[in-house]
Amino acid sequence: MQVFSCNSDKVMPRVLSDTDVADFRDRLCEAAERLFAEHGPDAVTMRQLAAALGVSPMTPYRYFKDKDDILAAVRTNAFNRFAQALETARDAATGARAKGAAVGAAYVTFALGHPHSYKLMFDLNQPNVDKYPDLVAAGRRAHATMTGYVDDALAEGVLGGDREQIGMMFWAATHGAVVLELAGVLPPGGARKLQLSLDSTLARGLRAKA
Amino acid sequence: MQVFSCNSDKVMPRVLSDTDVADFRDRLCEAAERLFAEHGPDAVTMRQLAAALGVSPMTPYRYFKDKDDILAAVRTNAFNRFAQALETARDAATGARAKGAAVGAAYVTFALGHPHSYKLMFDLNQPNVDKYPDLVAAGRRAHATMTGYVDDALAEGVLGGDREQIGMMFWAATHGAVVLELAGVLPPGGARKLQLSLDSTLARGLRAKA
DNA sequence: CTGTAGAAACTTACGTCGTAAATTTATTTC
DNA sequence: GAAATAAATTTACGACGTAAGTTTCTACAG
Repeated sequence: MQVFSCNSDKVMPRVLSDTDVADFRDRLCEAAERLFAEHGPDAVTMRQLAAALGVSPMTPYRYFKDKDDILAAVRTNAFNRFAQALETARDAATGARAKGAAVGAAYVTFALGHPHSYKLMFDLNQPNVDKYPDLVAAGRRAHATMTGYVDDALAEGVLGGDREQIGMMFWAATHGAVVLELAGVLPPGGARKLQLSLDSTLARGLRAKA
Repeated sequence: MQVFSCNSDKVMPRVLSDTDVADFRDRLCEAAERLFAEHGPDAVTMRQLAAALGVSPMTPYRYFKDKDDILAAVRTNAFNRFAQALETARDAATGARAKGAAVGAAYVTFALGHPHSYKLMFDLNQPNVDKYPDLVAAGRRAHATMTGYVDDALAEGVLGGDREQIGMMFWAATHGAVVLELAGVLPPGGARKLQLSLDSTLARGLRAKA
């Protein structure tokens, strides 16, 4: 974050400050997100992205390694916004049952409200994720929130069973409902109803077992 | 399927029979499936596909409209094989409960046994599906089998409730479990265990409600 | 057989892509 | 101002999907 004069005996030209770099990256991600949503990532070219910022085609390469790096950054942002939405919903509710319902509702709301982001996040045919640590971290953050509220339910005795397994059950069910709507199998709004059914039916099934 | 001499007064050259065309399409789809699985559809070029069949780069265009058409054909084949696997499992079992379990197990087995096909089928970022009627039909066939066995369960009184909603619940849960494993969130084999938990928990929840 | 019409296959060519390399521009310090 | 060098631009290259043009092959007429 520091910007300082050169302390050597050499003459120094202008250097981009960290905020300059962050600003450019943010602006490019914003444009990329819009264009990706409009045409799909593959149909968007580096030249179009550069033109959207009013710079020459090669300038983005000073701020991103390559096109995959831009896609990874957009996906990372999406994951972080998604996690934030879930965390906000969880923190606003009180009581394990309410927290679970709030996170589930926020999940569906985000996914259907930002379908392109959601598709980008959970695309099954993506290039090697492991090369982008920030993306992995953002994914983990979302994961933790999606399954974390189960801890509260277990602590309150609302549910019984294996923590990880139960969290995955709710996550899998919710994600399944969402993608069925995104794939056009369910009518608009169908995912929300389906998620509510899944949530209550799973909760009932878990209580019956305990 | 007919191959006949020309009945006009004009001279006729060799014409590809319908089976010639079907053979070439099959061979190309086979190569495409292998290469798509190995490198992803975007990384496979028309030139590579042509080379895999030992023909020049433009020859495939006589049998397919363009690259998207090839991808659609591969996806259609995958859907049909998937549907067949589910149907075979359903028909081999007797009784509503057994049929449901068999279809669920076959679903997971196919998805994890042919992960690349499954990813191709349920990729969220695919080009306009509606332009490929065969693909839509194959998808519907799979859909029908995935939710159809619920009818048997309802008829036998094993479950109660809205037919479509219940079918979707099981489908969503199973698909969710599968993609969590394909995305690396679950350990190998985790999806099968998770699907079993989801299946029994949902069934219990539905029985408790009824 | 030979000639030939026309489908099938191949070759060439074009515009565009991602991006490497070379070049120009702009800014800070002397 | 002059020098130095980061930033930005311009140029260039190989590869892509595929349109257009060309050659090859085959089934019949004579």
